[in-house]
Amino acid sequence: MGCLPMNSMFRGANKVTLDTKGRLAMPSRYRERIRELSQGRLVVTVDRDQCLLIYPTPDWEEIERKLMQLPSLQPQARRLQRLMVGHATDVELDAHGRVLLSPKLREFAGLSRAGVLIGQGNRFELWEEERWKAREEEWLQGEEAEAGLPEELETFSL
Amino acid sequence: MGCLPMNSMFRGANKVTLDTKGRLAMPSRYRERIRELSQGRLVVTVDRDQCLLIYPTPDWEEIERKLMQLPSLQPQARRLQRLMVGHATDVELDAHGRVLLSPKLREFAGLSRAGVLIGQGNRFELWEEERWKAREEEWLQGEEAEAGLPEELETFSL
DNA sequence: CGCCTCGGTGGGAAAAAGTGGGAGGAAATG
DNA sequence: CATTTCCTCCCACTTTTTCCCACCGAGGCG
Repeated sequence: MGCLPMNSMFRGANKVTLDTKGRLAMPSRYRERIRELSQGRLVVTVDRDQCLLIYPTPDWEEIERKLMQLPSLQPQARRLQRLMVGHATDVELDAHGRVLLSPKLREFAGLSRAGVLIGQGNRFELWEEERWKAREEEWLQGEEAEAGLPEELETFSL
Repeated sequence: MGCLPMNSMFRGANKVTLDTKGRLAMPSRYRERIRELSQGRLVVTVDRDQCLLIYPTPDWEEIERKLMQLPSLQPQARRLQRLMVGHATDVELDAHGRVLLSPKLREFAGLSRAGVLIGQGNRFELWEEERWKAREEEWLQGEEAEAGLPEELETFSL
């Protein structure tokens, strides 16, 4: 697992708005934890399904190491490396807990103003709002899915 | 199982009302137990069938840890992670035993005023009242169900 | 029958967070 | 070398959130 202790995982969904300069205000409840973990330093990169991933820098560095250890000749692995390591951008919380997202990253995720920030354990996912809603509905409809349930999930108990 | 001793499981159905700010008063009979278990800290998240799940924080953290250990590249697992961890929200009992539910969570479960709080072992389920009634009837009718009973249930004895 | 207590409900004020704009400085360009 | 543009840091305003207090109604007890 990551560098993040179990009891300090990121979770929850937050409506966020990017201002005209492309700044994202991290919800205040996460800020203290982020400063503890990485002195406010974060890495933003892209995900296969058109959202952004935001890691505290130490957690990202571990993932990057693992990524780069994957077999370089395998096309799948190279694709992942190019996508994720290639787009990884260092950012830092400003005095008001905001980070500046480059036009490239915003464009990748289709972000203009309204976004949703999703806590996912040791990272966040940032989605354009409409895209997130669409996906959410898709997932909820999707009962077809349970048909071929992977064995890890067969025995899972909530 | 969870962190909850057998003899302190939550059970029973309670009519509850959300006030205009979205606050839910936990029935008083559960409060002391919740404060013992988690100093009043709870995690609220969503369920696939449009209701909310409410766990004492320690119980939730165990589930979350298991969820996030599932393989990240598997679509099924990601879906579950995004839905459940993605919507998980920390809340705390206020001085009057109430918790504040975010607009997002209320919207998800279709909650405005009238709800039903169902004790379910180490967690609660919160349903919009009408939706609960409808489901209850459905289950009682329940023609389709008994047909293909999974083997875990074939041998189950009440 | 009235009083008193407890659980439930609503609202308001102080504090904190979100948002936008602007000034100063660095880098790039003519 | 001067000028312009872009970026970053800082300040001020507005909105939201959080915490606290007061009321209402029902049920139990004297």
